[in-house]
Amino acid sequence: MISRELIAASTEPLVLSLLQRGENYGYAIAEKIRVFSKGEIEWTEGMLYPVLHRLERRGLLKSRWEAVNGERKRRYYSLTAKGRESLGKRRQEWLAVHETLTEAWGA
Amino acid sequence: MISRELIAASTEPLVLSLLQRGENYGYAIAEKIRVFSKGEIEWTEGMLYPVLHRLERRGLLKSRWEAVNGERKRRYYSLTAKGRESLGKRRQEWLAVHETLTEAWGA
DNA sequence: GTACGATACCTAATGCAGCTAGGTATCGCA
DNA sequence: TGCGATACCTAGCTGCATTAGGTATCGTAC
Repeated sequence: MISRELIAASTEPLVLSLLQRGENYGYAIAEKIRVFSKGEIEWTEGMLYPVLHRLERRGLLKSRWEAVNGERKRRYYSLTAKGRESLGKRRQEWLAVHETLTEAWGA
Repeated sequence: MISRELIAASTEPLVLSLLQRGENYGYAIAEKIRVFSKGEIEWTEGMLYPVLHRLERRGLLKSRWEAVNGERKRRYYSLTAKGRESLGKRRQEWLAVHETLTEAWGA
């Protein structure tokens, strides 16, 4: 089980990273995270959808609805320029903290 | 500037890591973090003290007051067995998420 | 001798994010 | 017809950082 705070810190970078590889929809994003993390990270839907809405409201993502005949409509998200920029910043931040922690764990 | 969520995720592991090296008091802990992070992580006192109180309430830390003559009284914190155990778990969690992120950033 | 900055501790109010626990809807299979 | 998987959504709760204060001691500069 990953702590609530660590989930909070990694959610946005993970969503942005996945979408950098191409557009995708909520349910599939959650699935991919499960695979990437080898089951360590379990996102509930009640947490994922608000995150996607928030990121879109902030202009980091944009979305479009797609209805394949006979299937449940899906909302596909993709990165905006602002989203790509944000991803870079988040990555830098993470690495800075990671180095600090590594040093603190130390010898 | 490190994001609020990343601060939240790293605070407890950092405090626990520093105290594993020996007991220390709040003000000095904040200073050490500044050094370890090369100035990237800036903890306000309004955030540090509640964290220490919370960790003590949860039994991860214990504290004692020390008054050197003529100096402001200091509250020294140290790890409990539970605190050491928690540090190990937090470290594992962090590394799992770090690996996931690294993979997501990918090639 | 007093004003100020550094040291050292503390707390209340606010805002934001995940978590819990619900709900709707479509499809395929038993 | 009922159930599990897929796919989306939201309201209320809780926990944590942030903001913005406060108290107290000491040394130094004016």
